[in-house]
Amino acid sequence: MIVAAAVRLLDEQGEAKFSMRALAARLDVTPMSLYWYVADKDDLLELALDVVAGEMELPRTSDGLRWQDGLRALAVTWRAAMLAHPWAVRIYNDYLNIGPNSMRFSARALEISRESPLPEPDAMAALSAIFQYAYGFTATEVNWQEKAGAAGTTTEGLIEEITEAVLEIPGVAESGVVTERPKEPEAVLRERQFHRALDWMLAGMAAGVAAP
Amino acid sequence: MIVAAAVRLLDEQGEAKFSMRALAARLDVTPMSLYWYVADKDDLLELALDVVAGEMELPRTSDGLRWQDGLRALAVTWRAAMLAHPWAVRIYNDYLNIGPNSMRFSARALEISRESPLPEPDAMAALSAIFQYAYGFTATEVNWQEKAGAAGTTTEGLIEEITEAVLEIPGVAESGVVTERPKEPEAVLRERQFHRALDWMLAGMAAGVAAP
DNA sequence: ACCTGAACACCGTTCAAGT
DNA sequence: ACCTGAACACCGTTCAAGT
Repeated sequence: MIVAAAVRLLDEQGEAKFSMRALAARLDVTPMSLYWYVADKDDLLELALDVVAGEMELPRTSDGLRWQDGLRALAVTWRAAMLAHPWAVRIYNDYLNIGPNSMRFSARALEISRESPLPEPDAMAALSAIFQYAYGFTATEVNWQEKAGAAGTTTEGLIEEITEAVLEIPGVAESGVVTERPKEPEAVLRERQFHRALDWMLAGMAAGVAAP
Repeated sequence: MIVAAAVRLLDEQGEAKFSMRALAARLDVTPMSLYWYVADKDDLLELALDVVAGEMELPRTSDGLRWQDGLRALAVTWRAAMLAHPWAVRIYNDYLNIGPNSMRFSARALEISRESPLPEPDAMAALSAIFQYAYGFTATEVNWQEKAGAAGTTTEGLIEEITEAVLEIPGVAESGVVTERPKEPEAVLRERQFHRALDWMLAGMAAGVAAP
């Protein structure tokens, strides 16, 4: 199917290099033949995004799980799907995400948020907060990986290089903007930071904060 | 100056319609003359982003302010600058943001995060978390506004339309995915949600959470 | 030092036409 | 029902040339 081919090409080449013409070439057809299956490029990308949504696991509701763990599981599976298809996070906000898989995921997310003791409007706000954070974290993460990939190095290597370059700028070394990097591998650190922020948010929600 | 003109054009037309050729036309020169001042389009956009960073207020350190209020102020001024230049949030992650204004802002952000009682690595993680959330929230917010603008309506109107359309899909009405909208104006609600999530994160940080 | 013209290698998409 | 060819209105950028 044409959408599957689009996903494959996006995975291989990234969003920047993806084009209707490139996809057509890959399928050995004229660019215009794609338009028989799909209204336009936006339409195709929207369908591709729903394929990614289809890879997100639906955490079970209740069954002994605390609501905090449910919300965390939503964020974790969402991020995992996005990391598997880095182009998806880049275009995520450009579309409404109302395809069948996206809707299924949203429905489950709502169910889970309602298991919290928070009053309805807060439960919604909590869910939004979790996803906005997950989106921000993952988008940043993916961009670093892509920049590193383009520069032919790893995220760690790139940070190293930039740190050195930035230190050359007069005044920067003394300003303290550049901090010691922890010695742990980047991936471990990232994972911990992602969960650390979720810890904070979930703890704040559980405490039923009004204003700090 | 050419960067100022770029910012103005981006503000007026948005990122999608912005091009080197369009900017050149606006300045009554050939597209190629721009390349005397700027290496390429990326270079120009990076400079434009630093102009936006220059509009962010630097919250004062200490002087009686609690560190929580400092972190909140950082998020608030960052979001305000981005809302004033919606194109900026769209391209924010594509660049390193190491221009002078960006660096000044980062330096102040670090100072503020260090006023918290958190141990150094946690203080860094806290700062990242705040900005990743602010980025996710603002990116989502801006995208809704742009989609609404393109459809010739407001964010509220667009949500209304989409809700109705989605309810037409068989099975959706019963699924409970579509929720009651609060009766408050959208802008007020958004503002509250932004701060609500900050409340949660800051409360969690202050509580020095290890794992919930 | 500053700007131009012509050209190259790309885009997404329309429209009329083919099988 | 499915695909093509030619064309249109765009991009960013190189390169050699002008003043």
